[in-house]
Formats: sequence, C-alpha cells, structure tokens
Amino acid sequence: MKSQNVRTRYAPSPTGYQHVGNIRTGLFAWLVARQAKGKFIVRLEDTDRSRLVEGADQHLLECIRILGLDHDEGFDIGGPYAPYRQSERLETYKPWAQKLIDAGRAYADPYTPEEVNAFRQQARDSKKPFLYRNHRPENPPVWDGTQPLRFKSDPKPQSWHDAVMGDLSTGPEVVDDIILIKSDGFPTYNFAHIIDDAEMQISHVIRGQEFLASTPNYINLYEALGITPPILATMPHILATEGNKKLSKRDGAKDVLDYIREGFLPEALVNFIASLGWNDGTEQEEFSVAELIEKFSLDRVQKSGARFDEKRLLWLNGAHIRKLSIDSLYEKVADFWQPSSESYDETYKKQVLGLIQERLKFFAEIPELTEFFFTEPTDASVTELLHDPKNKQLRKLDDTEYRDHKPPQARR
RNA sequence: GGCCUCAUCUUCUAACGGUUAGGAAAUCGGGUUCUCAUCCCGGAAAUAGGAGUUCGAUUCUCCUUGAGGUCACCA
Repeated sequence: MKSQNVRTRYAPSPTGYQHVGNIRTGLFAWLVARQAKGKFIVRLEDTDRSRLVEGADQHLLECIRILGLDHDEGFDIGGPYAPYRQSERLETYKPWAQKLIDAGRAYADPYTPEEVNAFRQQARDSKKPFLYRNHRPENPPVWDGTQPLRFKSDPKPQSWHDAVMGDLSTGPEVVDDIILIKSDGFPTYNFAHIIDDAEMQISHVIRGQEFLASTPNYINLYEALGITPPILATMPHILATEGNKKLSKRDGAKDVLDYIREGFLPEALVNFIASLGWNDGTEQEEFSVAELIEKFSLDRVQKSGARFDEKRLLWLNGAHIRKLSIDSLYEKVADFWQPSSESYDETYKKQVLGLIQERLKFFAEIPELTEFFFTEPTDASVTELLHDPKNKQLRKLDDTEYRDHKPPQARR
C-alpha cells in the first residue's frame, strides 16, 4: 500500500463519554495516519437509536481536540465522503443491500423476535452455540423493509491476517446469517461499517478485540459484496485496575476529560495510553507526541491485554511536568489556583510553582501544596520561624533566581 | 457449552533458538538535601505446569491449566 493512501478512522458510537480504553483505539489510528502522512477520519456510528446519549458527539470532539488528535474529515467538518454520521447515510446503504438481495445473498427474516429468542434458548439449553442459519427459512417473504434483512452467509473455513494478532483462522461454524438492516430501517454496525469503510477508502480498520469473533462474518460479507477488505488490526483490551475485566465505564473507567480537569497534561496522557500495549523495543519510557508518530508501529503492539495502572500515569505526568519551563507550567495551571492566591501577582506565583514543580503529580494538587504560601500564619511561633534568616528554603522566595525561568535542574 | 485469542517480576514491558532473563512504575534500604520532592546508588521480585524438537527453548510444536472475547434487530 502506498503510504499516501493510508486512511484510518476512529468510529465510536455516541453512547457516552470517552475513556482511556476506547480513546486508545483512536490514538493508534491517528498515529498510523500521521506517520504515513495519510488521513484521519472521525465517523459517528449512531445506528442504535435507543442507546444515543445527548452530547456524546461533542464530548468525543472535545476529547480528541484536547489530546491533539486532529482529524482531516469528520462528522463535524465534513469531507469528500460526507456525511460522516451513519444515521445520515441511510440512502448509501440501500443500493448495497439491494445488490445482495438481487444476488440472492440477503433475505427477509420472517420470524418474530420471540421466535428467534426461542431458537436461541433452544441452542443454549443444549449447550450449543446459536446459529440463525440453522433456521434459515426456505421461502422467505419479499423484503418490505419492516422485517430485518439478513445476510445469506456462505459458511466455510477462513483464514486471514491481522496486523497485530498475526495469522488467524476459523472454521465454518462461526459464520452466520447476520442482520444487515434492522426492522427500524437502520443498518447494523456489522453492515454499515463495511459499506462506509469501503466508500470512504479506509485502508486500516483498527478496533478492539471484541470484534475478533465477528471478523469471519465480515470477511464473508466482503466477499459477497465484492469488496477488498482493508488491513485489519485488532487491539487487545485494556483491563480494569481490579479484577480481570475489560476497562469499562461500569467498572469505573474515568472520562478522559476528567483527567484533564484534574490537571493531567494531554501529552502525558497520550504517552501513557500509547505505552499501554505498545513499546518501541528500547528502554525509552517517555515519548513526545512527535516521537510516537515517528516510532509507532502496529506490529509492535502487544497481543495480550494490559492492565490500567494509574500509579504509572501519575509518575509519567509528574515526569512531563518536571520537563516544563516555569513560564509554560504557569500558563497551563491557570485554572487551578485557589481563591486565596488571587491577590498575589504572577511573579510570586511563578516562584511558588518553582518550589513545588518537582513534587507536583497533577495540577489539582496545587491548592493543597501551596496554601501556606498564600495565608498568613496565625501562630506566633510560626511567624518567628518564617522570619528566621537561617531558613534557606524561605529565603529562596526572595531570591531572584526564579525570575530567570530556568528549568529546576539548571538551578543551584 | 462451542469457537477464537492470549500467557515473562505486583504492574507496564524487553530479550535473530545461545543474556548472570534487561528496563520502568510501585516497594524496601542507602546517599545528596534544613523538610518533602527531585536526583544518584543498591535490594527484593518473573519465563503458569508438563511433554516434545534441538548441542541448546522465554522463544518452535503438542497437551494441561488459567485468563479474556464472542455466540444481540449493541457497537
């Protein structure tokens, strides 16, 4: 593949906030695109009308903006393949569905949900996996748009290559007649993403491990549609700090914006998220965004899941903070000063910052760490101590050295 | 239960089939520092188990075990 043709996408469903687990997929897609000087596309997969969360689309945009994952095409800015919101693309799915119907590769599902559930329960009771195609109707009715439209699959063994997982293969028993269009007229993810990726010329599909099991179905669909599959890259899950569960909102995965609100640096977050499941093979731990773009590669992504360890994020953020000049640090912490600091000027606050920079892990700690610089002591003995000329630390406050804005290592 | 995937210190991870299995976080100890932190030095800490291939296996193969995913008109 020519590098200028690399087009990756981040295509979440607007069903809530972004957390470290799902934003990593977006970060990796972005890195692949930027490294290859390709395009990064942000698409919204909003075909499940019942799970939509208001404001989730704006939240997503805010997250990628703050993390610096700039996009070239998207549901907010448009692009050559607009619209990029699946709910606005219903017309583009129709001809593809019709093509399958005409070829005898799609049919109307005549059963009620209750009937299908009964089949499902039957399979469960006999401890067998459920396969709809075992109940495939012999003479399905003409599809009138009110029933689900199902894919008439061609079950067979399949093998394919995954840019992260390597060579994979499955037997015919995993291929089934998946639903393409739901009875409400919206396509399923399974159908819509394949059409959109093809129409939008997506070169790499980078997504989480939960899609691994349905990939054989997608390959079957690609074949029926006559579409050459893109490069597939499956990311391992990020595990919650406790237990063995995938990191999820339910298990307390934090909103990415919450980290920003607590005063984590976007570049530290990006560094941290990238190193969850990826490293460049050297002993380097701290990476700038530019270095990540240069060094990232899908084939060095870990196959196994990585546990989310906030202690490591804390350390990494502290390390990034220590590298900042006082001026730059001062600029970034503007929103974190406590009320008692209001009457103090910039010069004084920068001096205070210089004193705490080395131990600062995230900006929300600032009030706690600096309160005594902004309050008059009430105890007489403390006052006496403060005026003790032998107290070197306090003398530094009068020192002019911090006005030079040197990084802390350069002082002394 | 079927199918798929994965498996190195507590955690994130490194190691063309040949290393005293390395680094980082956390932790413990020491040094620097008027405190804390930073910084420096050091300690403890791992190849899940069993076969096989090989002169030699963390690395290749198989089995076992464990973990995860999936079997939705969710993505």
